[in-house]
Amino acid sequence: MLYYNIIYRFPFPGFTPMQQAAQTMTFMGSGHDHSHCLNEALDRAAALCTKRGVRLTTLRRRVLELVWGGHRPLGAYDILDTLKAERRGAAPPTVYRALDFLLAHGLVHRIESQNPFVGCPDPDKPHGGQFLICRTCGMAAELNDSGVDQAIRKSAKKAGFSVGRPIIEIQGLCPHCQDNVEGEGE
Amino acid sequence: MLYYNIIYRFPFPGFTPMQQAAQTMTFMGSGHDHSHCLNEALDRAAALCTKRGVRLTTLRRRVLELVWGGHRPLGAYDILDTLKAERRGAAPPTVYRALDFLLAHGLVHRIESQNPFVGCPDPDKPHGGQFLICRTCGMAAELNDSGVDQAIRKSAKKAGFSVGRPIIEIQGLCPHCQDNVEGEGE
DNA sequence: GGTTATAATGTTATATTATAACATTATCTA
DNA sequence: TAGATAATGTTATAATATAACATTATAACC
Repeated sequence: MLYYNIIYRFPFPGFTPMQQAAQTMTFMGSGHDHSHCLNEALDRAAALCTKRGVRLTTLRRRVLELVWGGHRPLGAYDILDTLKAERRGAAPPTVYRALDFLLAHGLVHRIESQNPFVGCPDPDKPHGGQFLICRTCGMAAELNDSGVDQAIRKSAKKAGFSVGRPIIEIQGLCPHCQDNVEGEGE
Repeated sequence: MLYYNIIYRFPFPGFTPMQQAAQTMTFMGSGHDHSHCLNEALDRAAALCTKRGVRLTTLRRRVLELVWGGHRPLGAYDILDTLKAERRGAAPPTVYRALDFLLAHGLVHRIESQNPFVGCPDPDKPHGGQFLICRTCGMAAELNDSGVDQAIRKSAKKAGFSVGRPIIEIQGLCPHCQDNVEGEGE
């Protein structure tokens, strides 16, 4: 079973209540072996690139690592700041080219409504990202709900529209931040 | 009945086959009294602002007119170029402040994945925009499919997430551009 | 192993989109 | 009409992204 990056990811629908609870607690602050899921993501990326005959270079791998390692969506210039400290001559194209590669291979998603990038836990099957984005804590959780996907395809079909990449970004409040808002009496 | 801006809008699900056909033909090139739906949109905006006790100033009205009048989504700096020719001292804040107002009152939407703005045909009930966006011709059509909305709410509920603004942007090919691609044998 | 083609990255410059901060003008309320 | 508030003007700059060309690394072939 996949080990999700639950520092900034939500419990996935389909998890048992106990799994949900465990993950929610983790999200709320207790420990989580992030290096484990990070390494797993990097290994999966390497395998996928080998399979596709493309190169996960040092730079690309490092950018993917940074995107995955962040505790929330990471801007291109955040990544650049880190790279600048590590290699001479890092510049915007350095980052954007690596991100273009990672995007093209489904290894990261871009949060279109906010510009930053997040690692994708499931790069093998190409898919548009479905995100829950908390407007208070900034956390983004990737969903992949087939009900949503089917509803979209049905609706597009009625209009005669051929679906390429469906972008779903649901802004709102995560469970944790809902509690806090309620606690403040607002 | 509302008269949609079908120069850049799609047939809406729920229309009869005849209505669909009429609209598709219009989209594909035949005549359409665009000034009529534009004026109607401006009148509706004025009425809505009066009802809400806010001011649809000359500037705001003009920006709304430009957004509605475009045959496709319009960038802030496209709007600015037009304004510069009409009033001295138009600058980015001129446009962005007007757009902020129009967005806040649901009179326009922003296409998050591409930055530009489009007029909303249905500002009375606040809603996140659901768009079909053609990657070939750039056209954006607003949907409001309750099936999609319900699927999203159901999925978010499972994750304990409180939905604020759902953003749906479906990139793909419009009926017209599908035909052209097929015609080219690609 | 050396040569050539291709892919990746380096480097400089600039385009595009958006906001901050403060001054001025218009409108509303009393 | 005076004072308060809202809207706009004005200048500067932040944040995000790409263009264009030079250089370096890798792959593929001999």
